Amino acid sequence: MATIYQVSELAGVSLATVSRVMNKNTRVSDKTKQKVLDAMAQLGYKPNSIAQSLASNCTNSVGILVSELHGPFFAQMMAGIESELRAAGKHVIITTGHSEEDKEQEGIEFLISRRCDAIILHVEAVSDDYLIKLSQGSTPVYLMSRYVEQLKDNCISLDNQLGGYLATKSILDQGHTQIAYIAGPQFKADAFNRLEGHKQALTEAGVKFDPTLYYIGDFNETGGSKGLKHFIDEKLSFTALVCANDEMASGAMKYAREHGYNLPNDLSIIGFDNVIFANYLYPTLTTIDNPVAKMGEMAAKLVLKDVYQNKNLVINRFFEPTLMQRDSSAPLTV
Amino acid sequence: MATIYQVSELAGVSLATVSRVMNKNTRVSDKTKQKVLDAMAQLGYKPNSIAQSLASNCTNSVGILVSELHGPFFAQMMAGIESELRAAGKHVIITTGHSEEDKEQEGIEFLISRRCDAIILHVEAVSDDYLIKLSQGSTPVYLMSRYVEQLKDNCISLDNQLGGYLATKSILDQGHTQIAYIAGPQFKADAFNRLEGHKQALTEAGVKFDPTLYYIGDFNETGGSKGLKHFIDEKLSFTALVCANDEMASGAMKYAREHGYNLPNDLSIIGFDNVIFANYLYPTLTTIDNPVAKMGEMAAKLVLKDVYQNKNLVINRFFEPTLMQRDSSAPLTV
DNA sequence: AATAATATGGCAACAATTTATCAAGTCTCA
DNA sequence: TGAGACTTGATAAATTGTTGCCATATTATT
Repeated sequence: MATIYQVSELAGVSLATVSRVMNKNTRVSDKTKQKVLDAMAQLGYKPNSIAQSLASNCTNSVGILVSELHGPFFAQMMAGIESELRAAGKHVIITTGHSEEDKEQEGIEFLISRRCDAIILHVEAVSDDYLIKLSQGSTPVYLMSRYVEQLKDNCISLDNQLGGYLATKSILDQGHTQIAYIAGPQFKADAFNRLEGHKQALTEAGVKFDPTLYYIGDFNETGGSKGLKHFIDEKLSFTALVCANDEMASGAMKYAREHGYNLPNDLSIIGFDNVIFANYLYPTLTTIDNPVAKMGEMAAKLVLKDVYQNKNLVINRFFEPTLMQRDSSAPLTV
Repeated sequence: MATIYQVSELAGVSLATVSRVMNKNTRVSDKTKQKVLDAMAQLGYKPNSIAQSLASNCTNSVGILVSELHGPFFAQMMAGIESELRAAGKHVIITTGHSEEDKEQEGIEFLISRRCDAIILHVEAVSDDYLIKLSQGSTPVYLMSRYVEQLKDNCISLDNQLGGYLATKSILDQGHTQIAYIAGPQFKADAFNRLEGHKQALTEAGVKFDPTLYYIGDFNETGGSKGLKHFIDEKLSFTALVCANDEMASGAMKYAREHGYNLPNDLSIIGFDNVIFANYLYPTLTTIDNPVAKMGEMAAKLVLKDVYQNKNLVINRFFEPTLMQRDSSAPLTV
């Protein structure tokens, strides 16, 4: 591959001039500039980004850590981040943490050792203290879907409690009062906050939270089917089921159908996230829209603004979920 | 951040010795080694991977180009690649091509300019000739789900024709003869080959391919619903619908249900890919399993073997799809 | 034409490592 | 005790850029 030396030689200019042409910070006459550009084209010169990184101490790469690479939720998030950064000539280095503390930490170390200019994390297992300490290091840290007071300027977060509230309120508004709830793992902040919102809506409506109609799932399909099975096996009485995410809702829907339930007449089900396939389930899944792709874009914009001095970007750190009323939930019929 | 100089100073050994400890190619006495390791630990030294890359001409990064970041298909593929590479201390740089020729080329250039040690491509719009020329460059190129004869050693491919054949055969075996087909964009090799398999199965069964029962979709949900709408609007008679992927099948299923079809009694539907949510649709989607995660792992292994001299890895370049019989297709009832 | 402004050259230092070489020192074992 | 093997030091060159400095050359302005 051609180097800057070969370009300078072919163009008959000095090394410094080639650099000036590339970095656009000093004036270069049009004539000279053209000579250099021609030489570059002729040699097929591409600056070696590794050498640039070493010399300029800027790798133009942003590390991303997500829980899993598969799964529609993270896919949308990454798509949002990547498209925004890519347009700015930055690239993403992606790794996974599997919601386990040691793997998340290992992934973070990995990204830092790669000298990413910033890292965007969707971490669940690692503690707030760890994150605060991490932020004191030299690599800027941004958090997705997690709010840490001390790092609030670097958090892009969703009002999960509001989402949980909206979900349950929509069910209450349809006349249901016997409401089962399948939560996500409670160490995950969003799962916890969604449950808080659920309780808030119940309280507001004067309905008591029934601990027997509460099950902690794993955020996967199986969590939903197991949860519903549990409620049915216990012969509990309920007319609606609120799930803390769409995967669990789809698992529950499948289990319900297989056990003779007519949805939504026999049971109203509501999910959370508005994952792509929610609209293709049968019945179409009522859910809470989680604007995760937009949040991903915003995280990228925040990095572009803070780290890459892209001044005039407007940042919004808080996103609100909205209800997507579809066919899996319906007014209570007596 | 600490450098190798500081480590050598603190450990009281020479620079060369520190390098020897890190690169394990020359013997170093245990005592000296320990001194160096202690110094590293004390300083929190992490080798600067950028400088390593420049000096060793190896970036330990593998570029991946997929069509889209969202979508369950690519998610599984990337998950397969990433987990395998990550375990070997390599990382992935991901970008997207959106199935458009110029964007795919731009993405490839981008990855190469980043000096990836290898690139794994899932490209659809770019020509075979381009890929052949690309392979003559200095960056090794690997292709996912695309077979190019001249690059066969670098292709990880699925027998899409067999898959198409299996899908249609399973429908024929259930007694259907009026079979509609929603294809994917025909410039995509896998879409083309699936159709070939479809025709092969028809021919074998003595059923004529009916061009009026043929629609080209876009591989998204809307392609499926539009395709089925087209067939219905044309008042065509058919008892089964074969779709070239699961997204289109799910779109078709939704459209069918909304128009009063009782699935699978009124219409058998089969998809392709066995995407995660296929099993959560209603009825559960009969489909062709596409072992894309395994193929991703294998692509990673191939890179590890070829590029990173990881000798004893067993490589399998060809994968076979299998039928997943579920509830969306059923024997023809007269 | 003199002065000022701009453009360019040439050089050197620097970024953090790898790799190679040679010499010198230390140890082992017969 | 001495030969040979092993270990380490010291140094240098290479990787491909960036950045800054100052001197010189070229062009523009008045």
